[in-house]
Amino acid sequence: MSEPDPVGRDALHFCLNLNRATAVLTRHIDHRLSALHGLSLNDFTVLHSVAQAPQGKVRRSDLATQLGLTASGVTRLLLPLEKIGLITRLPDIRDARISYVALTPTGSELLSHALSSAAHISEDLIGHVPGMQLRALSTLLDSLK
Amino acid sequence: MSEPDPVGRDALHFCLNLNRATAVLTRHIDHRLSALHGLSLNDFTVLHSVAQAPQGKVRRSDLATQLGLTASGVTRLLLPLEKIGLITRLPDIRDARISYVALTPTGSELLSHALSSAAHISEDLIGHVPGMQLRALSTLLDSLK
DNA sequence: GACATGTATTTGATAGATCAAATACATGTC
DNA sequence: GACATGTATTTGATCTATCAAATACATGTC
Repeated sequence: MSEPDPVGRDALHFCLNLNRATAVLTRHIDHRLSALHGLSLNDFTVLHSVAQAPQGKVRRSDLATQLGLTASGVTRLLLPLEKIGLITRLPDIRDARISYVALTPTGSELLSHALSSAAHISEDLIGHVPGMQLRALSTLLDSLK
Repeated sequence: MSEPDPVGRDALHFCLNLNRATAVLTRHIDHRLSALHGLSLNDFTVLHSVAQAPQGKVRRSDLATQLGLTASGVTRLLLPLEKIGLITRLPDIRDARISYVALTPTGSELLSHALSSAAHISEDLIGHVPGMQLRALSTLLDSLK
């Protein structure tokens, strides 16, 4: 009994489940990061991405890709971060359309604390999942561009 | 070389990746479902959840859980769906605080088409992932409450 | 049966993100 | 070097979801 029935039904349920789980997960992280450092998950991801980047700077459009946001969403996300002095704006000498994001000393300092918090929070939320399985899902997620 | 470094760093990268991928994925689905049926992914999930429910009705708070939204978010999500006649509101005889959501014939009809679209869209987006792995990951996601 | 406490839902104010259009610049072609 | 086309970013209007507080009802206790 119980015909699971084909035609993308598994894929659909996976998507619905992903949607639900991610909403819950990011809300948790948002709350905790916000309480500890006054940062949302996306705020944190900006700082982290910039810090990881080759020259310590990223193009705004690359941030959009890394966050899964639109360019417009990035503009609005960065606005308050720049205003409170966590990030700065750097021009590109070759191409005046491009604007890089870099960390200020303050941003860098805040990140160093937030990074450890974020890691602990994540570990707390999904630490019970075996590392191998985690990496499997991670590579699956990478395939979703 | 390359020390991955412990203490929840894998967990953190997983969360960031999950956040990015889900944003992209749901935006895709939103666009396509919206073009075909005028429904967002969450709209669709509401119809689908209600249709799946035991008596064809769900409490609003249960919908919140299934969608990963807050109760307040559900209220606002359902409002237009009720207004355009896809769902109705049913009272609970025993407990006047509770309000159930049920499909109207129109909602049910729309769902029958949207369900097949949604399944195809999902298949399209993540069909390349082996089914076994999908189910494994789905159960992983279930463990995130 | 009045009262304190708890649960389900809604509401007001606000943040976060989207889209479509605008701006500003770059690049190739004639 | 003017022009059509394309890319990076920002802006205006709008939508979605949040939080905190309010409402409405239920339940246990005294």
